[in-house]
Amino acid sequence: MFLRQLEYLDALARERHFGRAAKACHVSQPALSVAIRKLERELGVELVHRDRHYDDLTPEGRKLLRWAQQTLAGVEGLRSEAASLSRELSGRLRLGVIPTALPAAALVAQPLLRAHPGVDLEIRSLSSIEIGRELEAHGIDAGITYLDNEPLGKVRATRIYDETYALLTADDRPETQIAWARLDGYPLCLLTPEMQNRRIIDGVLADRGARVVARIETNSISALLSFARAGWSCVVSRVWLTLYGVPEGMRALTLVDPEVSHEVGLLTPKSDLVAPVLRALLEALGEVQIP
Amino acid sequence: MFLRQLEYLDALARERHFGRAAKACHVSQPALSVAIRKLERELGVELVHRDRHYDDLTPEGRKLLRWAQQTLAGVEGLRSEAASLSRELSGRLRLGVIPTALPAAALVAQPLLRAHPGVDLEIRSLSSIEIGRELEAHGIDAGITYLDNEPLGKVRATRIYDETYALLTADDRPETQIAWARLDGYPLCLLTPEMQNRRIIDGVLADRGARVVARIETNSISALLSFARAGWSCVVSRVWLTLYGVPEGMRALTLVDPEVSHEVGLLTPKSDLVAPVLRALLEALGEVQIP
DNA sequence: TGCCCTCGATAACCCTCATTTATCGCCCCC
DNA sequence: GGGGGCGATAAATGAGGGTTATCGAGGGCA
Repeated sequence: MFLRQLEYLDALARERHFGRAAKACHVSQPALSVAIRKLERELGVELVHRDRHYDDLTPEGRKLLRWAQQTLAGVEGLRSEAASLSRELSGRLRLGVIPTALPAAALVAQPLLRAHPGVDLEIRSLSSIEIGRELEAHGIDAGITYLDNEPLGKVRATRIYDETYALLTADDRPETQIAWARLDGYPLCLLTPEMQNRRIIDGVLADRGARVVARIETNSISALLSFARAGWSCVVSRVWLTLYGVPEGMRALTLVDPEVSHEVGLLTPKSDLVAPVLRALLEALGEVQIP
Repeated sequence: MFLRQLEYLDALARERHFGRAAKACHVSQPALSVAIRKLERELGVELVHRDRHYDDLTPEGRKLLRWAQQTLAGVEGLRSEAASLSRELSGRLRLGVIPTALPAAALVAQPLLRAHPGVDLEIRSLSSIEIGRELEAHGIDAGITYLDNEPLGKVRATRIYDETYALLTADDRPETQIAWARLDGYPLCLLTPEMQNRRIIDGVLADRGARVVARIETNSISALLSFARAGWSCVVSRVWLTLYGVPEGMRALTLVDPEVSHEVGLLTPKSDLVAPVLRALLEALGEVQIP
């Protein structure tokens, strides 16, 4: 058995296409096809359903894929550990981040990047479910998401900051804060309902008996912030404001009664062996201070 | 990088000798030497200290060895998972057991072996510290030891039975139990002091202010039991008696005041991926009933 | 229905590279 | 000082993974 074969299997599962998988592995299509077939022969298990085209992994293939990924993660760890031992720390840190926390990604990564010029970063916007999935499949090294109801079984959680909420508005009020209940029937620009940040907001408002009027909905933070700049009222996370500031002519009112806060943090694989980049990230995390 | 190279490194660390390591891998000595050297070249790290003979792994080598072992464990998991998917469950289960629990090993393994004729078993008598070490190094699949003060961080613990204690004696007493304090100054046959079972006994006796007189000490359960058969008084674990019975002409008195009991259980690596033999063992464990 | 295009399998050749055998150099120990 | 153990080196070899070229089967479309 070759490590290459495991990489091929992983790529095939990812690309769902022999040709693309081969390209991703920088080999010819026959090379990959033959290698997969030999792997099947050696293991005595059919890995891939093919009815002339790629169909899907077999159930056995999916089970074995997880072992293959575990193995490849070991190799990857070996390689990067070796690299960090001989030269200065380098490599690519793949980070999955829920959209709400994306604006904070730079804050989190900044100390790491400053301390280790050789380290590259890859930020992928993912849902919290996808983050869990990708962590298992070793598609990302770590995830940033809400910690509230994490199973905590397979992953280690490190708190980064508490997400709190403010109302961005052009209204000319004298107060610096506003009760959630006052948003009843107020036309807002919000994230789309499938996003957790939105569900949190909806939850609080429902709890206070307030009707939600989402005049504008978007699944993009950037879009939301651009509407804010255009004068639309939004319920936003505090971190966004510390990063982008409050738009001209608008005010940020702290939302109270209740003062909602949700922990956002780093999810890392729970393993006794921690890859060097991850170690560095966790160390650097100590310096991060987000209000 | 080849899986073979990682196996070579693992073997070398185990055998501490190029020639023996090569033999263990069923290859010639130059093959292994060259492979290790290439691995060092590829990783840019010196793995082995050699002053003409094999000396030791370098500190870097030891760090990387752990990754290599993790990787190889993944491959092993892949292989056995594949085997169990296509044919009936087979493979070798390597079990580390503290001496005290060795007599119970058969009880634990019996249901597994009955359910899966293809499964082989390897029982190694190890100290609890060695069990921890070997689990990390993937030298064993699971361990049986005291659960009492396990860190519980890196391993999963499954209770098997509670170890309780009795006095084997030829004395012709009418009672069926005896207080620990009564053993003060009593000549006994006991395990050697470095063994945990003995330390437990010593602890209880010291707590009750009783002097321990170990006329005979041994680090072997078999030897201890043979002295018991010869009429010597011993403090023994209850499981031993249920297995071997009470020797002719002797009686087993339950040790009370206090009634000491210590959990003995299975330690398995804490990972989301569980090898098939281990899964089977854990399932079979449900049927085990040890008084 | 027939053409074409896509996708994966097969075939034949190549060429890298791990492995083997043979041998050397070094050190330790008698 | 010689023998033996240990690991490195050299040369020969062959197994096997990689490549290009080609085929065959569907599916879509006119």
